Amino acid sequence: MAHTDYHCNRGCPVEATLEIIGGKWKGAILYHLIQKTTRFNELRRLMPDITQRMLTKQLRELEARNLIERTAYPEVPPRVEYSISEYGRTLTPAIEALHSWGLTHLEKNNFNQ
Amino acid sequence: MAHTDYHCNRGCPVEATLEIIGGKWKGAILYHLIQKTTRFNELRRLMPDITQRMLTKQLRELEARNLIERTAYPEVPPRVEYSISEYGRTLTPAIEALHSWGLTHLEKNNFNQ
DNA sequence: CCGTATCCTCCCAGATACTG
DNA sequence: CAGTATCTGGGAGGATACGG
Repeated sequence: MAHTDYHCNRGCPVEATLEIIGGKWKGAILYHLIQKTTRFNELRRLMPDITQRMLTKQLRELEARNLIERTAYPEVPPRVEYSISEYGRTLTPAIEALHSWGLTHLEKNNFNQ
Repeated sequence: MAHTDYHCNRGCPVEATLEIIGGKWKGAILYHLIQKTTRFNELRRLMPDITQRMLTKQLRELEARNLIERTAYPEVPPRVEYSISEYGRTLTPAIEALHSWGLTHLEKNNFNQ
């Protein structure tokens, strides 16, 4: 158990990490991109409840933090692929842990309130 | 690598878990309580930026999900201790992963935008 | 197909004051 | 010490329409 005596005065690392992958969608997006490189509309299909606007916004924010990479292919019709970056892949253990816990404890449950 | 073919139609487990430990404070609170049972004001000291009102609110929500336990001792002055529950302890791997990543990648960084 | 541009709503979270 | 009670604003997130 790696329990350091980190004093946690100005926000603890857990809080900091949640600042980045928290929010309603970022964790799920990262999870999908860790599995495989995915196109924009493919992501929409995987997450039917997100709006186009929100998906774009979240992707831009993740890209700004260098957690994911965007590749646009100059084709007609346009094709844009999103993939996890080297840096983003360091989040795999965390995302996997969240996913695993959710699967075990929350599947088919209603988790509101 | 435990990659199931979970289709993730109605929100994926990552999203579900973040629904529970996400938000600005819950992860940090759980982290502290996993380390040790802690009194109310002790938590405030560990997280100087949280307001009394928010701390109470977050604690109540975690308690409602049976992730933590509240014990009030009928003393003067009053003493209330919060501890992680058996169920809450199942979150340890996830919280540890978040903490570890934050330590490695975010310490001393400004992580706004 | 892959986005922007607006507009809007709700509620999260902070500030502050008070209490058993 | 360990909480409520109000008031308030700002921003996350949604709906909808349009564009290359």
